[in-house]
Amino acid sequence: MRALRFDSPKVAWYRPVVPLDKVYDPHRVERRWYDEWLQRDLFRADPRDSEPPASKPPFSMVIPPPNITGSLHMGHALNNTLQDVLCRWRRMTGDNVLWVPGTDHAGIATQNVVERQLTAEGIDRQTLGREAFVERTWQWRDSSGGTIIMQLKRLGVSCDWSRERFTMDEGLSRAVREVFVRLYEEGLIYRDRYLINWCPRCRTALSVLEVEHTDTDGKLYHLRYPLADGSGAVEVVTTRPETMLGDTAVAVHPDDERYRGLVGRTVRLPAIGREIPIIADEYVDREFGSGAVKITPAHDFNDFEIGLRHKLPMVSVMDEGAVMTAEAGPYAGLDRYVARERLVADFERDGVLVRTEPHTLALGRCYRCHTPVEPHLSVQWFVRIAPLAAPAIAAVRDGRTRFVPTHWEKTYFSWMENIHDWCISRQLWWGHRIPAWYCAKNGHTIVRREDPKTCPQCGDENLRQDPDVLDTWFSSGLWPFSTLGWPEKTRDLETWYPTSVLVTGFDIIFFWVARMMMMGLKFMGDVPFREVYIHALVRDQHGQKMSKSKGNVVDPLAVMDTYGTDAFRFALVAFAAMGRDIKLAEDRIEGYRNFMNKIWNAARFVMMQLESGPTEAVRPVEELTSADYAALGVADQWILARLVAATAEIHEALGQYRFNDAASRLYEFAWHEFCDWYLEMSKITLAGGGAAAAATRANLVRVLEALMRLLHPFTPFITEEIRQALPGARDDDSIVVARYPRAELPWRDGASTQLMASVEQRVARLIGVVRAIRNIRAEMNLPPGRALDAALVIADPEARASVEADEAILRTLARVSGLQYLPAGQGLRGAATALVDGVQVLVPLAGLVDLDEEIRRLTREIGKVAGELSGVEKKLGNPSFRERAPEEIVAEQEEKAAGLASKKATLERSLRTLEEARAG
RNA sequence: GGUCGCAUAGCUCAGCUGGUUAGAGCGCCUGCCUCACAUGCAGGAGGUCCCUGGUUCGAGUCCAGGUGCGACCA
Repeated sequence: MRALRFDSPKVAWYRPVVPLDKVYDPHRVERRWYDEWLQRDLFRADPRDSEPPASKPPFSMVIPPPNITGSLHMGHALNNTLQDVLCRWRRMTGDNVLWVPGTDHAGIATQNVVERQLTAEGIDRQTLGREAFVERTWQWRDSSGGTIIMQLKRLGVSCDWSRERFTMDEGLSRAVREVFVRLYEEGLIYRDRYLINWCPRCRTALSVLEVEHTDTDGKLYHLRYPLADGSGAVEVVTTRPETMLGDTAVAVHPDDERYRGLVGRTVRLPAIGREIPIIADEYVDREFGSGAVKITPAHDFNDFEIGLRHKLPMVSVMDEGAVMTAEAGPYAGLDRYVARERLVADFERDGVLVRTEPHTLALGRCYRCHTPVEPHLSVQWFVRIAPLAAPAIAAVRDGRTRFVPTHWEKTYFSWMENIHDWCISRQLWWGHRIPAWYCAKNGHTIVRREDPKTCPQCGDENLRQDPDVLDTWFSSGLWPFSTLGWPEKTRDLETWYPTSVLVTGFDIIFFWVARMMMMGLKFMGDVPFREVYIHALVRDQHGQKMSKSKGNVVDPLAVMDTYGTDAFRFALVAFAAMGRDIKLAEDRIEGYRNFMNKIWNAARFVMMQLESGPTEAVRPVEELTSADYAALGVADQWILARLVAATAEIHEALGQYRFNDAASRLYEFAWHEFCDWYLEMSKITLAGGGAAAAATRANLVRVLEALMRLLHPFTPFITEEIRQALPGARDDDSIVVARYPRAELPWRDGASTQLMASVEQRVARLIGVVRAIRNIRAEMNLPPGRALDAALVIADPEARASVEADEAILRTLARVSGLQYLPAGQGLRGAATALVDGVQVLVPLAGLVDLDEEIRRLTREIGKVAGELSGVEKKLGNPSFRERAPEEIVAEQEEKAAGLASKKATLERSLRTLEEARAG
């Protein structure tokens, strides 16, 4: 097959040679086109040589930054495909699109990775030292931290890579410091000794959010604490017996009759003999256990509150590695779980343990390493969150930021309204170092934008910087404006803040979305995004969350290898119904692989036609005139009308984030309307040759080209490949920056709109008749190769005229040779009958098949019609329906009833004819 | 324990503000290698829309209760 020639070969812009193989090979084109797009800088927002950005409406998004330790998983793939669809669509509709990519430094996760490497080399982090460790982590980031970015590129995302950011790069670090200092100066950041969640493995504080609670089987231990005066004992229950070493009180409910006399007395702690008071507090649940609870303020959050209320001492019995401290007396030096075993054994021996019972508890674990966390008393930095949360709640309440689907706003509110101060210090080395210094002499705290040399209060030079770093989410919270250059007043910020939409999963609404809202409002004075589109989570085919430990992870890269990126992307979009989980079904991805192949072959077909004769100059669909449209053949007119309809629906769907609707409309149009009907109809005109064929050849190209643009946001690679191969393609014209088809075409005046409507009706009727004949052929087991004779009865003259005009199409697609038109009311002896759209189709069966077959088929058909008719009649027979239903609904039903009745009558007449024929 | 979500064909799922006898893909059945495509073409079968009650002229769709599953929070 000869390749088509194109002009301007001077630019080395990959030129596809179509038609090619019968089977589309995605790998042949994907990587190459991505490189071409990058070389052309097509994703760059506001490129150097463009018109001023003010002339185009801004559209911006920031990518949810993946961890540098991560590799692409299904969640990323879905998230970024949806963002890319939006970006490519908006870019093609003419917006000034900015999509900011980047990664976050993932403090704990990254430090863990590097520490594991060091351990493997036999190096200890402490011996290496902080500076060398951080240096080493940067090295790791430079060599391995870009993996996920490469993988995103493989997905085809159209981010502006010239603006790629990293949470630890210089600009973003400056933003972090600025925010910290300003919040500190306003009293919104403070440092205090407090009970926080602690991961003994990562040896760092965690925020409330970074603790995952999982139901775990445990035991409830009933312990007997003797009264100090020896007059009896109090029974308490606990799930963590080792914490009893830090008990500083026993609490009962003030109204609990059982313990009334005991409040104010003391018990003696078993094992260590400390005397602690019995106090009364309303927090105690009388129903739970014995109604008396041990209070361990340094190891339990509720107890901590009680401890503060009652000014109890706080005794820490575990250190940073969850090893028992000197306070634990004889148990000092033991791991927390070893200590538990020992204590329980000792209690059993000493009669302290009354009994144990099985108990399910929500055990908190570190979200990074899944080690059970331990509440730990320590000095940490906190953000006073309530003053920040209030405006963030208000902004969603009054619609300045809108969640899609709306019901996620409830989730957002419920968290924001019960928010706790945010512990932001982490005992790590990898991250933004807290900009606070302590003066060694007088203990002053200095919080500064620039590293101080001396203490401004006492002039002392001996300053020590706080060793901790900030929570990674602290920097992620600034992402929508720090990436645009804040705290500088940049043109990017001015142009693109607030961003248009944030696309993300619901699992990080608290972690990230809420914090960006608070920070954006605080520091930019406006919301960070106008809309938040929350998409579903990708699960496996059984609805289970994918996780490495379950081994049910499907690797998106493997999927792309098998089916191609375009098919994978299309599948993700088609799955992306709002507010639902996505169960990944592989056979559907295969189905969309087939779809890509279908499109490929449609393109091959179009290209092949171009070799069979001259083609008119191909003007894109936008450049037709009303008169051009009127001059086209019926099939050409029809497919353009369908194109316009599909285009309108796709815009509508994308505008409402109904991605799956857009995808299925595209699928329907491309496969069933364009391929199944239009291409088949076009073959007839093409075979006729002459000017009509030339016009159709041009229209084939025209519609295919528009279809490529419609599809491009979803399947960027194949659409570029095909469109580049079409006649009229120019080297400097990438589909990436082509205009997206619009339903409001310049040539759509009154005349063409009316013509479109009538053509749609006309072809719908024609298709109905073809289908009816095919149905009869299949049901009667008539050989598909043999042409049939058929007769049509069409009462309406206009309908008859249109069918006659399109007779050639009908004959070819239905394989009909002899065709006659009979006057109304006249039947044929021994013919199969179907009724469609006012057309009675008769296929003489005499000599072809057993008439009984058709009698059975017809009887079935009559049964169906009768059933439907009786339903409608029942409705119409109901007086209150006529009274209360809107007029147009009643009229509709009446019309329907009439239609069904006449259909039924006609079919019954045919049946009688058949029966007579059979009788002889 | 609290909050939210889900239940539709054998499977995976659509079905927006209530109004044709509920749709798609895959699978299944029948027939076709028809000159773009067998990753295809044509045709077909298949559903008590979880249960009960209510609102309504009319409910897969709205409301209440129940059952089952899931998620989040405590």
